[in-house]
Amino acid sequence: MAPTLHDVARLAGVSIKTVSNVVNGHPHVRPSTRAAVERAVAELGYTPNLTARNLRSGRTGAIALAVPDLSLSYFAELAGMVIARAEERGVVVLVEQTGGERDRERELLRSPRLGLTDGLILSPLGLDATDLAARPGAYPTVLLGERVFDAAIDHVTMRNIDAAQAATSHLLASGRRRIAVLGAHEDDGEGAAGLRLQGHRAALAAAGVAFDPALVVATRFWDRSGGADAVRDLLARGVDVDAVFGLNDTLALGAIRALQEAGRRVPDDVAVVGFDDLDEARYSIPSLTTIDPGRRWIAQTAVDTLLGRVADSAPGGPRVLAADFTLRVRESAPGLPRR
Amino acid sequence: MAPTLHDVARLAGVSIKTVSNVVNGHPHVRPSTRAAVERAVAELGYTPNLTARNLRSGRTGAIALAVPDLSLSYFAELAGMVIARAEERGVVVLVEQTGGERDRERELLRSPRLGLTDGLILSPLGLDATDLAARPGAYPTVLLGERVFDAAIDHVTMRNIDAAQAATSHLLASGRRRIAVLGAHEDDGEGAAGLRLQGHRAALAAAGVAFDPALVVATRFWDRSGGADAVRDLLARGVDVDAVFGLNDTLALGAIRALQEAGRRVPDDVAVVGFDDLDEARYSIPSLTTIDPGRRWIAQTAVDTLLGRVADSAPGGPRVLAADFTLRVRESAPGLPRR
DNA sequence: TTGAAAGCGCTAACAC
DNA sequence: GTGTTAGCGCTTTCAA
Repeated sequence: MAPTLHDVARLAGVSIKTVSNVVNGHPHVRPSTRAAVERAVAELGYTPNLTARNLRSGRTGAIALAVPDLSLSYFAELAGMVIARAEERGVVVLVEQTGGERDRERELLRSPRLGLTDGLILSPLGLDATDLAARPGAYPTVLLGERVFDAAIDHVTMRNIDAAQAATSHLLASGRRRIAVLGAHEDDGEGAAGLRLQGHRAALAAAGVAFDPALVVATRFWDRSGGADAVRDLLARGVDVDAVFGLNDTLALGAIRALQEAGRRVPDDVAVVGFDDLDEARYSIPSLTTIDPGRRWIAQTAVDTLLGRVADSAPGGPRVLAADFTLRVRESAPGLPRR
Repeated sequence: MAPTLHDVARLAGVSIKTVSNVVNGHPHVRPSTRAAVERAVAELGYTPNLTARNLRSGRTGAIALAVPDLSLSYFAELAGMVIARAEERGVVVLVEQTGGERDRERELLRSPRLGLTDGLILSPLGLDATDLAARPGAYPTVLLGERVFDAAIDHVTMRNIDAAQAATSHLLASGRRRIAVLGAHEDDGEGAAGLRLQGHRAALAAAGVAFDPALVVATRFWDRSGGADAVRDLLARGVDVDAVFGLNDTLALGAIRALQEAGRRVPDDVAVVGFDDLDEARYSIPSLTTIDPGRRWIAQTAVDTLLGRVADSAPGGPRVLAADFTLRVRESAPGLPRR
């Protein structure tokens, strides 16, 4: 059995209150007493029981992070940054995977498991505003990523429309006109896909280039095989293409793969841009021109915002915080017009 | 204030014991009583306080997973699999990042935070057997990955030596003789690097090919830039090379990148094999020949082994469990001799 | 089948 | 400065 405050108190010949004071670094303890207690702590190898402390204090010192899937690099890198920030702030992170499924996201919101944590950072894919409105009580929650709900909840988001517009404008500026878009979903007006597509169309409109629906390809998942399949589909349909905008980096990387298989040179024949600025975007061949959506800022801001709510030190209505983005120009879509 | 058992009991007109019985699905409750309690639970939106339950039961229903860094794809994919398996087994996972630093790994082993979880799955990089021997008490712990210590702890490992030998043998079979090895460390006899290098040398010896130390390159990290830098270093030194064995996939992918920058064709001029079988190994250009070390099995076995210890349903001495590996032959090092 | 009550280990009023 | 004590919300003997 692990030693308790009582054991330490008995050994040190003091009361448990005194031990508690020492353990918690309270100032008003006589040095000699403190020393005696510390000796007893060391001798017994005493470690506070955090569960008991949590029950008493109503805090757990842990937060939950729910993402679709850690095997997706975007979420893995995001999770790493959230955990790093949480560590700096002295809290630990419980990671859940939702698979991006609405049911599991919804279930999560009403799970008693949340009682194990002080708050939740949720990166939703399937959820809608109704689900969020129905969520119990005032459990501190921060929503992450692209979607913006009407629901009265803190959001930390990115500037999808503007960033996508910048990506497409970059392609247009280098002389591309037949730009395929990979990863659209049916009627996804509010999701990342819808917003980015919107930015894409805005760029086309600004440049006076007509939008051709035949260039928009839906994919089941936003992964490499989705991007590769989408390109194969386009080529099989004989669609004329001189650029590809993957709505995320893995789609774009899969696209590069399929283009090269088909004998198209990147960027000479087809330029490719992505969205996310994954670590591997710097090392792919060719390296990937992409949007850095400000992920580190998003991770840090999400943690800080959540902890502010937990501590109730950040009162006020729900906030929407949007990260700044950056276009990272690399080989797959250089800045110059094509030769 | 969240409703408690007492609130529910009062509303339903029963004792808290009865409510507890209902909530925990105990069989001996009269149906009418059960119904009354369930009505009260629903009306109040009662949710059990897990912290209190944990204090009482001494279990938390959570395990900790400590990996070096989630931005490394290998650990991200591993973490995803561990979380998925834990979910199947009804426990949640608290994820920590150690940065692979010995101090943080050591600190973790004696952290009171562990009290928040029932057990730990640790993927150590810096730790040695001394640190493990010094770890407090009988906290259930499973060690993951490549290293095997003398310490009396459960290990779930991979067959590093045999797998590396298979990788190098594959290169030798296709006629390569000047095989560079990327990612070695100084005197790392026990770590993954040391074991894999050992397998590599065994393959060379079996084929009667002399081992040339000039072909072994150390890297600071096992990441893409490490692999790219190592190759640039080799080429700058004018070392003659017809194949590269990256001791993990990211090293190999970085190597491919640097080789192509230098105008070397892969696999025609230089064949490349990796180790890990990351998701992206299937989609790189060229796709990467690599070792699948059995990661899914490792993740599942680690969780199952740990939970067995937690439940004490798996008594007996420490076990070492090694996954089966598979060589995945892809474009970067095809099976045929070079043309 | 249900109720009463003890206590998991800790914190924090409140006394002295 | 230090001790006493009452819970935090739950599970679980032990009785009834």
